[in-house]
Amino acid sequence: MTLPLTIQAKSGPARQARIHTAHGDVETPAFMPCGTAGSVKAVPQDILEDLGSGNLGAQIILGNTYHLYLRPGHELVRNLGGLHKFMSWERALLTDSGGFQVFSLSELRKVSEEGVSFRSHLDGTSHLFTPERSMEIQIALGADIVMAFDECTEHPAEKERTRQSMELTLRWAKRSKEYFEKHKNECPWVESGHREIGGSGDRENQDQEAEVSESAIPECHRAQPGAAAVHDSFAVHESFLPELPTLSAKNAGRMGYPNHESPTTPALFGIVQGGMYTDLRRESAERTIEIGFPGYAIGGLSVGESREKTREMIAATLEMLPKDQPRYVMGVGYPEEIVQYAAMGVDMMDCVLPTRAARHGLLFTSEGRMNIKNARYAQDQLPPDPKCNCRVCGRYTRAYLRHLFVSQEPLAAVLNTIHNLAFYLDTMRSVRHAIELGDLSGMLRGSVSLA
RNA sequence: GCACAGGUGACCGAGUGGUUAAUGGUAGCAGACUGUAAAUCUGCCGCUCUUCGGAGCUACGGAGGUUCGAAUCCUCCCCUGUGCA
Repeated sequence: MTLPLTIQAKSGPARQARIHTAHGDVETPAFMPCGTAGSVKAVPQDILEDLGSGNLGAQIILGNTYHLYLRPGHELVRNLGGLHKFMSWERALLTDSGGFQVFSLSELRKVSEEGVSFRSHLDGTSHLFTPERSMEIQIALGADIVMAFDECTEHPAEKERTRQSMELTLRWAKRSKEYFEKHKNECPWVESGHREIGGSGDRENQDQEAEVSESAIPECHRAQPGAAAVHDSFAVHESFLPELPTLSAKNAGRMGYPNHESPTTPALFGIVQGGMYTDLRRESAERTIEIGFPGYAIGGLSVGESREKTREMIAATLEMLPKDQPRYVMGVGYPEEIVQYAAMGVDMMDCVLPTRAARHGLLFTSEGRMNIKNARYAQDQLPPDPKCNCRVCGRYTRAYLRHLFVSQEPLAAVLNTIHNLAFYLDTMRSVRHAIELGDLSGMLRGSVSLA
């Protein structure tokens, strides 16, 4: 089954851009693998760095405040030089605020104006998260992009309840920003004057440099509907992708990247809530923008609502968000979904799906979904996805991957995850390419289909 | 040969007169997974039909028997393990 075409215009509102961080650039639209507890489960950092076609690899991954706070503890991470150093990841990092855990650990928590008190799922001890605390932890971890502390409204939720939740998130957003602005210089790599990123620098267009903000982000080009505009905006990137040098752990972030004035402090993103009510979504967006952030996330989605609802909420919110700043939809989605959202003008997305599904034996391929544990692959000599260029598809057969999975070999999780992430990253790479060419319609229609 | 202990669905293993097609595991088959309490969870798993409510067969080593009713009690036989000759 193919997704209904929702974006008819060539590249429509889709944008291709580049986000600058102190730890390298991020080409958008981007998919960001989840590295919750300081690890993208089952995949070593050096492999993350050259995942997918062209060895561009993951340019940014997520970490999680809640998990890293509980174990090993944010102070420990700070003392060891911050999360980048701790986990040997020199590229960009985004940390989630712990807001989502407030939602997913619902039986163990209690929400108040002050914040959220909760019991650790590890040992039952009591803890309190407040916006200030979340900022303190994320700054200690040293993320390049820090997320405001929010409440992910449960679904379904009555309108009044949703409004109250939204209001709480807005008040928390304000508090998050206040604390963040005061303390962002305490981030470990700021202290050590992290300026080693950036190399030759002659490839980047001067006009764009002028737009670079001191505070991560910034330069987000809007691709107007219409090929000319798109081409104009992205002319500078014409040969960017193919020419990006392969990055290794050693030189990541040091070579190949244009010499921007790298941000010297982390950036804080606001989060739009509002449940499944478009008017609340709009209001949440407006009021979050009033507070003022260098980027905006759309949270509270993929919590059980229909895909049509998700799309509707994203569309309603995107209308309100600044066109020249990053927009990040949190927690999505399937390959066909991230393509669609990118086409709608979303710049960043993250999701546990490719990694978790991989560990459960579900592979995403150009043909749809493949449950590699199925008996029918027992003697299948083909690679998981014959059209995929990843190192797994280039080397192993379905029969072997099925054997590994059935035998519960840890390598099954490793290889499956590598493939899925490569597939996701390649999907986004293709989306960027399509935007560059000014025509996304082919991607929306064809390559990604529902199984 | 004698003495004990046993023989339960693909395997291991509960059950020792009645909601028993038979608890649990394992293996097998399939499904789910969306800011990660997830290498997790769910369903199916004797055979044949089914209007998906169910219906009918065949089953606890084999053959008889007791009983309204037996995987469960009795008899004989077969087989396995341990010990003694």
